[in-house]
Amino acid sequence: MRIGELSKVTEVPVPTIKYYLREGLLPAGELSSPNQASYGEPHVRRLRLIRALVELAQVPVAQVKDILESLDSDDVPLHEQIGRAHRALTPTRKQTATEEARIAATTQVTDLITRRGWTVEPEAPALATLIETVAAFRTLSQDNLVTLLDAYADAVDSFAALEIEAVTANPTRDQLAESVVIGTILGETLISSLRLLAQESTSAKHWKNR
Amino acid sequence: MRIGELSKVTEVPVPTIKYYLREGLLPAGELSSPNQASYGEPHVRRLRLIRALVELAQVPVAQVKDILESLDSDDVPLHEQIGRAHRALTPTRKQTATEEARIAATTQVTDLITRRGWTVEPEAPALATLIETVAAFRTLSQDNLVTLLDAYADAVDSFAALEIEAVTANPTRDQLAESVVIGTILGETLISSLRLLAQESTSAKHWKNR
DNA sequence: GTTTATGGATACTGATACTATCCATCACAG
DNA sequence: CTGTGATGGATAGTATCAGTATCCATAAAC
Repeated sequence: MRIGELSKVTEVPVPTIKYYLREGLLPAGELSSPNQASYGEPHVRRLRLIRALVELAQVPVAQVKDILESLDSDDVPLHEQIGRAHRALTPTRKQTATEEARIAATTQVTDLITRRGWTVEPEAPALATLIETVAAFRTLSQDNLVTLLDAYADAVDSFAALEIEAVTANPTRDQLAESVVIGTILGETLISSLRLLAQESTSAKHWKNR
Repeated sequence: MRIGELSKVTEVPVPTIKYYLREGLLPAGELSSPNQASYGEPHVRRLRLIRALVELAQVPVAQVKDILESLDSDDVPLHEQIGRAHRALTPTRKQTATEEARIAATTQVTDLITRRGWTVEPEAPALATLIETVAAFRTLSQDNLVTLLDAYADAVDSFAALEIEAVTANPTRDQLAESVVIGTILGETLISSLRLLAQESTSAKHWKNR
């Protein structure tokens, strides 16, 4: 398969494929001559994965590269794999809340983690975001919404357990790692759009009038 | 309060505040002379809200403008308010899955909605994303993860109910609308970071070895 | 044997979210 | 009442990101 056909089956424009090749997201095809390379099924799969991460999950190209590199090297432990996926989903964010709200939020989140017995590194990328978000709720005087934290945590805890179960059905380490990454990242998009649909429905029933 | 002080208390640079003024995200201060305006507490609150949406929730500035405009006009129905928040969270995404996966996904999602008795408009922004995401899971041969859809839907359904409860504690329509918007948008960031923490913890316990 | 496609390199583009610079006031310290 | 610094408003410039476009020499297809 040459680049034109690869483009046709994946519906990704040729210049974009070339761009991914340049950026090292997609491995080069096998060269038969200086300007003829052939691509195979793995390229199709990889390209679809790239597009799902970039288009659907809105993961920056540079992070996708990082994730794919760790998927390709089989000496990256699964836990680190997940760490990279998490970093792809949590950009470093500036602080938006007030100092006092942040202090209160830190306590609240720390308590939550202790109470649930979660094992979380203090440098976990999501930790700072969670604290900042709780602090933002407080700063914006939405303390009432913060009371839902435990309910959210319950749900999210059960997600993690279910996902592990679903994902460990995969026999090989490669497939497992890929599942974990896809589940982590696309799972986010899935849950998000599901939540919006549930909200839309509830809102339609509740406030059709106001 | 003049712009310098506004900048100091919110920690937003003056040029950025000017930019938000230009873009119409922040209402102009009251002019006492052609080059003296004074800002008040509402400006502080509004600016913090803008920063939370832009920095924390990564909502594009143009969408924030749209949301704030509808918050400010009291003739936008609450359901439409939510619709705008949803649109801010669901960029139009290109299709990344195969045609057959999309067909299967459409059926699956439609069934889910019917089964749960959700009221969803066919043009709901999240619907296309959900279908495309399910289709992506299938295309990437992660069908096993798709079986979790119902579990996710359960959780998400209960979120919506809880959120309504938490939010309707607000007496005035203005506060209610603001709560709904903040809850919808920052709630997403909250759930996301919580989920990542739960995963991190579960992953640490499960795969510390591999 | 001419038209079309390809690999590889380099340059350009459009969108987004700011930053920087100017300038004519304005406020206020001395 | 004058000099210093901040301000409002306008316009221009910048950085980053994710592609697009263009070239060219070569290879493939008809």
